[in-house]
Amino acid sequence: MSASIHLEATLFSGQSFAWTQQDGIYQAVLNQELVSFTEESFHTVVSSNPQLRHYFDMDWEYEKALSHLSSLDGHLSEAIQSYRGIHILNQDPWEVLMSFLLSQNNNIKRIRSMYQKLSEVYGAHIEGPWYAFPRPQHLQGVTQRELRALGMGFRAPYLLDAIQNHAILAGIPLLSDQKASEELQTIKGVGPKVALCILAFAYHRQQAFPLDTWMLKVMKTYYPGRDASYFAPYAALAQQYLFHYERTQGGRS
DNA sequence: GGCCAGGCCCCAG
DNA sequence: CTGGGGCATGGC
Repeated sequence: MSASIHLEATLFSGQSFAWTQQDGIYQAVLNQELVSFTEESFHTVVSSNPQLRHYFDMDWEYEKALSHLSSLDGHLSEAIQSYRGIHILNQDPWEVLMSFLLSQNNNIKRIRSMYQKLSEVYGAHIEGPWYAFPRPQHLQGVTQRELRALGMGFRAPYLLDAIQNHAILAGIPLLSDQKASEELQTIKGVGPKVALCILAFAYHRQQAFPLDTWMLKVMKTYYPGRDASYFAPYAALAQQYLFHYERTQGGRS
């Protein structure tokens, strides 16, 4: 059993936009159900629930991966020391697809608020202020005008194309990384970077190494001339540490 | 109040 | 194949 998961760094490092944290309570709707826990109750809540165990990826080889990555270089080792316990979640592919369509030329705060907006307007009501993220069938018939009125901006047509072609997602597990990426990119608004985020955060492909503006800066500064292969076979996990570290303290005075 | 954000589309060369 | 403008919006 792996040591400890770093809940805050895992849930707020830009791989999921479903979570809130207030007064020490983490909450989100998963599988049409409200999930709540604190740092103290997390293990009790999760260990008795196989679906949550899988969602939080509690049985993967994090010890082995971190031991390897820490040996690579000082910068990565520092990022790992700072946030040891980041897990890569096994999220629903549909929600990850939609989330990262929203992500382009956008910031994490606003991605989260747009995700919540779609949930409140089109998703099933769960309880109190909580809504599930809408399934594709809940979004049939939605128009571009509606989506733009909700503030989705130029991403509206991309969301519509994803709604029409969501069936692509079911076939992704059968494909190689390369073929899977090409298949995802047949959806409008999905380019190389968004495809890699989907492969990493929904399909747990460890070779996926998405490069956004932050990661481009990291690579230029600390890893000139290198690429994902340097971090193999744990590129996705390395990327998540480097991304989060850069956005929080790394490089800041 | 301008700059920037987990980019991509589209069109020129 | 590569480069660069345009794109909606709001947080800061």
